[in-house]
Amino acid sequence: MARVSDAHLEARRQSILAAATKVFSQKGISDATMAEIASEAGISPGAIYRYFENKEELARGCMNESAEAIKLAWSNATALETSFDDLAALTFAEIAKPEESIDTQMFLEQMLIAVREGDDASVKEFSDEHTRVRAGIVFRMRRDYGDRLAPFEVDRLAEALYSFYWGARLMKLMSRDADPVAEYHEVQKLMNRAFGS
Amino acid sequence: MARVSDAHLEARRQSILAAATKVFSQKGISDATMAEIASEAGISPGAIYRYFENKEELARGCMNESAEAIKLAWSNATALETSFDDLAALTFAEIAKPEESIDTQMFLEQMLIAVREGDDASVKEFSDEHTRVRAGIVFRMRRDYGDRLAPFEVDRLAEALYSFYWGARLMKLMSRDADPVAEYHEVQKLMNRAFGS
Amino acid sequence: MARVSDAHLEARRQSILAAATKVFSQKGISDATMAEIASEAGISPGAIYRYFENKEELARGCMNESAEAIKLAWSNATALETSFDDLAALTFAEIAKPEESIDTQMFLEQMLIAVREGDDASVKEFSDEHTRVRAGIVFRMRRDYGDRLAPFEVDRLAEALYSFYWGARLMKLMSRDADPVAEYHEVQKLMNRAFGS
Amino acid sequence: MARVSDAHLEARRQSILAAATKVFSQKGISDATMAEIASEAGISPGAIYRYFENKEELARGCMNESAEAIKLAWSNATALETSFDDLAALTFAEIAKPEESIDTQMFLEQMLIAVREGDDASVKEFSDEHTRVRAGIVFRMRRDYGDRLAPFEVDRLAEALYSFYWGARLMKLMSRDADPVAEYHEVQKLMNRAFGS
DNA sequence: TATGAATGAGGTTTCATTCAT
DNA sequence: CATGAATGAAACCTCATTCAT
Repeated sequence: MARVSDAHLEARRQSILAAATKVFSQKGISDATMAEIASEAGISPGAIYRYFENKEELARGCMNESAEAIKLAWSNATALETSFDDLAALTFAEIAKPEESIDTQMFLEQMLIAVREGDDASVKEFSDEHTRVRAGIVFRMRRDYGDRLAPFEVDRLAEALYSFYWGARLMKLMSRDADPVAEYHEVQKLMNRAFGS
Repeated sequence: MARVSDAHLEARRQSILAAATKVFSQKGISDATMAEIASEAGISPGAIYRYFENKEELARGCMNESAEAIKLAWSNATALETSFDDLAALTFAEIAKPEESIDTQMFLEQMLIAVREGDDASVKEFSDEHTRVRAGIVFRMRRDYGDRLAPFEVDRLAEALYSFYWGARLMKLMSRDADPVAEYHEVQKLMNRAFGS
Repeated sequence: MARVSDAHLEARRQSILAAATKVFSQKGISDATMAEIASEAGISPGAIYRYFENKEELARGCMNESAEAIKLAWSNATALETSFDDLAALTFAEIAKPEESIDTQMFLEQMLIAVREGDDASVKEFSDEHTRVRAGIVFRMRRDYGDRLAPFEVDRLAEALYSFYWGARLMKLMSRDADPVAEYHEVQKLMNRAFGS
Repeated sequence: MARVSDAHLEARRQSILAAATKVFSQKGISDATMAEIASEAGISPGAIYRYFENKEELARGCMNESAEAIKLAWSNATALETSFDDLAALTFAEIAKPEESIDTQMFLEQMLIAVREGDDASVKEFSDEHTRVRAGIVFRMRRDYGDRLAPFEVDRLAEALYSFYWGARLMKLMSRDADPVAEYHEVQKLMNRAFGS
C-alpha cells in the first residue's frame, strides 16, 4: 500500500483529527482511548502513530482551527475595513452555532491542562493570541469611536469585552437557552449610549 | 460514642475533600490518583472509601462550595440592602484573589464532564444556579436603575453581565495580568453613562 | 492485607527475584514478560511494581549475588590466609556446579546490555570488580611465589588468569563436557613448572 | 537476466546482513527493529523479507563469518606450516582489534539464545567448532613441543587455552584497557618455561 | 475503623509482518 | 521487485478498588 499520494495521507490525517476531536470532546482527553479514536476513524490503533507522535500531540492537533477566520479578522491582519460593531456582531453570531461547542470544549480542556501543568509555553500561546485579539479590538474602537472613548481606559475595556466573549461561549456551552447574539445586542446598546453615538 | 464519632467522621470527610480538591485541580480529575489524594489527606487509600463511594463521587463532592457567600448574596437570599454596584464590585474583587483559581478550575472541569456525558441533571444544576444569580442581577438592577433600564431587555443584559463575570474568571485563570476589578470598572462606567446616572 | 511483616515483604521480594532470574535466563531479559514472571512468582503482574520500579530494575536486581563469597575472598577482603592455589582450585570447582550457569547467563546478558548501551556506569561497575579480583590474584601470587615471578609481568599474568576464569565459565555454559576443574589442573601444572615449584 | 540478477541479489543480501549485524550488536537482537535495519541498509522494511524469512533467520544469518580465517587456520585445514606459537600470537592480535567487538557481541548473544532455548542443534554447532579448533591446538602443540608435553593432559590443556582465548575476548569487550596480546605474552612465557624449551 | 498489599482490567505504545500499489 | 502504510497482537505499566489483618 506504499507510495500513497500526499493528498491521501493528508486526508487520513484529517480524518484522524476529526475522529479524535469527536471522541475527545465526548469523553475528555484523558478518558478517550486511542482504540476508540482509531475505531471512529476506521483504522487500526497502530496507524495513528504514523501521523501523530502520541496521544498528547494528537490532542494538540485537535486545537481549534475553526474559528481561525474570526481570530484573524480581529488580529488586525485582515478585515480592516469592517467596523468594530459589524465584526463583533459577526463574532457573536459565530458562537451561537452549535458546532462551535466542540471547539469551546477542546479549548477549555487544553487550557485547563496547560494551566494545571504549569505549561507556560502553551499558556503563553493562548495569552499571546488573546493579546492580539484585544489589540484588534482597541484598534477598531479607537478608529470607530475616537474621542468618545476619552473617559475610558480602552485597553481594559477591550479586556472586559474579550472576557465577555469567552463567558458567552462558556454559557452557550452549558445552556442551549443562552443567546450570545442577544447578549451582545444589549452590550451594543450599552456602548452606543455610553459613547454618545 | 455516636456524636464524637460523627464529628470526627465529618472532619475527616472535609479533610479528604480539601485534599481531593487540591489534587484534582493540579492534575485534573482523571489523572489524579486516589493514592495521591490519600497521601495529601494523610490517610490510607482504603480509608477514602469509607467516606466516598468511589472517585466519581469524591469529585462531585469537591464541587465549589467556596464562593457560596457571593452566590447566596446574588440569589436574592441575603444582602438585599446592598446596591447592585457594590455587590458587583465585591464580586469582581473576589475573582481577583488567587485562591479563586482552584475553584474556577474545578468548576470548569466538572462542567466539561457534565456537558460531555450529557449529564443533564448536573448541567441543570449549574444552569439553575446561574438562573438564580441572574434573577438577582435583574432584581437589583431594576431596583437601583428603574426606568432608566427601559431601552434594555434586562434579562438579556443580566445574562451578558453574567457571561462577562465567567469570562473574567476564565481570563484570570489563564493570565496573571488579567485584572477583573479594572475590567469591571470600565463596564461600570459604561453602565453609568448608558443609564444616564 | 496491610501491615504485613517486613520479613514477609522481604520474602516476597526474594520470590520475585527468584522467579525473574528463572524466566530471564530462560527467555532473555527482553523476551521475558512481566506477566510470566508474575505467574512464576504466583502473584499478579501489578504486584511486582510494588517491589521493583520497572523491568530494568528487576533485571538489575537479579544480578549475581551468588558467587559473592568467591568474589569477596579474592578481593583481599577475607580469606587472606588461603593460598593462591587453594583459592583458585575452589573457584574453578565453583564454576563446575550446574547452578552457576544461570548466573553466568545473567551476567553475560547484563554485560552485553551495558556494553551495547554505552552504559559506562554499569560497565565501570563490572570493570571495578574485575580490577579488585585481579588485585587479589596479584597479591596472593606475589605472597606465595615471591621472586619466582620475577620474569613475569604479574599484572598481565593475573589478567590472563582472570580471562581464563571467565572463558572457562563461558565454555561450561555451552557444553556439559567442559571441565573447568580439569582445565585449571593443567594450568596449575603449567604454573608450578614455570615458577620452578 | 538470471545471472546479473543473482549477483544483485547476493550483494543486497550481504548489505542487509551488514546492516543487521551493526544494528543487532548495538541494540541486541530483541530490541533491534526491522525498520532500523532496513534504514541502515538503505532499503524498505518490506524488502528484507525477500531475502530473509523473518527476523530470526536474519539474526542467524549474521553469525560471525569474520574470524573465519583464524578459525580455518586452527581447524587443521590450512596453515599447517605455521607454528603453534606464531598462530596463537596472530590469534590474540586479532582479538585486540576493535572491530572484533561486534563479532564477540553477536557470538555471545546468539550463544545465549541457543543455550536459553535449549536449541541443541545450534549449541552443537558452536560445540563442534570449538572441538575442531581444540583439535588444531592439540595437533600443533604435539608437533611443536613433542615429549615435553608428557606431564600434561594435552586435550585439557588445549581446552584451557581455548577458554583463555574466549575469556580474553570477553574482557576486551568490557574494557578498553584489556590487552589480549600482553596476556598471551605472559601465557607464552608460562608455557616456554613449563615445557622446558 | 484504618491500613496498605494485592488484584487485574485496561490504557498507551511498539513493531514484525503483510500486501496493495 | 520494491515500497511503506497498515495491521493487530502483545508488552509494559497504572491505578481504582478490595479485603485480610
